Amino acid sequence: MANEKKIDCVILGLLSHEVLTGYEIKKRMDTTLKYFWGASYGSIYPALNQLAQEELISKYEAKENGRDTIRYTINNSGREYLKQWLEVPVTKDEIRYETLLKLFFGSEIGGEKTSAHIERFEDKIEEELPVLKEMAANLEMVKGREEAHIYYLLTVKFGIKVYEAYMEWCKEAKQILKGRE
Amino acid sequence: MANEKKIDCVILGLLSHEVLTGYEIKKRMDTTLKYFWGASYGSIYPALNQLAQEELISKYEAKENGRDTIRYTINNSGREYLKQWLEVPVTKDEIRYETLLKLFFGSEIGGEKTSAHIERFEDKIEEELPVLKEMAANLEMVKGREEAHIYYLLTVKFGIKVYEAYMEWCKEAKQILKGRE
DNA sequence: CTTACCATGTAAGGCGTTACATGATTCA
DNA sequence: TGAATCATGTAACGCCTTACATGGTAAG
Repeated sequence: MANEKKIDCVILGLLSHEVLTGYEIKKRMDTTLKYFWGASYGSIYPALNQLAQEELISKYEAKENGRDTIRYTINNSGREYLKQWLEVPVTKDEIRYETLLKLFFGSEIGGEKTSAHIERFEDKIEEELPVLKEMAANLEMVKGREEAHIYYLLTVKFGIKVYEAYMEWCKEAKQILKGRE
Repeated sequence: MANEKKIDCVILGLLSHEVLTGYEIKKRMDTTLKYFWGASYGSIYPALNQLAQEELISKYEAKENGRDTIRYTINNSGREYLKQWLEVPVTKDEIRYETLLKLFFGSEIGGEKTSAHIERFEDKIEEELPVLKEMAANLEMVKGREEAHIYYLLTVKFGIKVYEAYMEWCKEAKQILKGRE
């Protein structure tokens, strides 16, 4: 029970909330989970097939709006597996900020060019922050309805807190670099 | 010039500051860079050999305190390579927070067990925050001496800002979960 | 004398992305 | 009619970690 593949756990988690297609799972990754996790089709589809083979999830092929689709549902064994993983303490949270890396070696290219990296970072955050805030507002309204909403809200609140810290840091960092010119 | 291996860039960056052994590079990763990057011996040593073969860095074998060591220095071509990479805009900052993932699916195991994840996360941050603050204090004192210090300080300040945001969020999150019991 | 640290590396295997391949439907 | 979106998948390849393998030195 030590080395679960993360992609399996994410998929099981998403299927524990809803019945989904592979395509929809990818969409969840790119919207809801994007602030702390990601995955590509190249890992999602093979994982779905493998999970189905192990009977942790079930496959339902159908024609929806003339399109061939495959919907997946979670089985009891899959829910068990998910629960067990959820109870194991986290071993590794990882960050790989290329921006910080480029910043760290900034003396090679100087303050102006380094500030440009900070600004691009800032722009991205500034763009995404309102999206997160809207998510939070929507969740605040419906949070009583479903148990899962509150947990979703917590992750969104995490995103907001962190993004706001990023914004503050960007301003400070640019100021410090400007003062040195 | 699009697809540089990150490990190469990190190594070149570290060698642009100091002459180092592979072992020392690993130590830098585990202390200075650990807040936004990581690497293992299994990627460091092969990368060093490859970079030496491409003559971006130079190898100096010696006996230090009776130990066989290999010191690496950066070459002009290596410094050029590093600079070029530093000027390219960042394409991907990635986060993989297993803690957030487990939180997101928290409804499966309930508020109490989810709070335990938050507390472990909090403990780790609480432990590392003073280390960062000390780093910052030390850097503030010596920052006039070397150009590179200021950039290093910026990354440390980033760490502090973010970690403080984490702490605030942890308190809030635990409160929210407690209110639901 | 034994534990921790210094020091260098390899091999196997896992995990995941990118790019490719295909084809239907919806919307402008 | 063409672009965007829905929908599923594979193959090649790259990158990295884990575990293993080895041996010297410093400190208690």
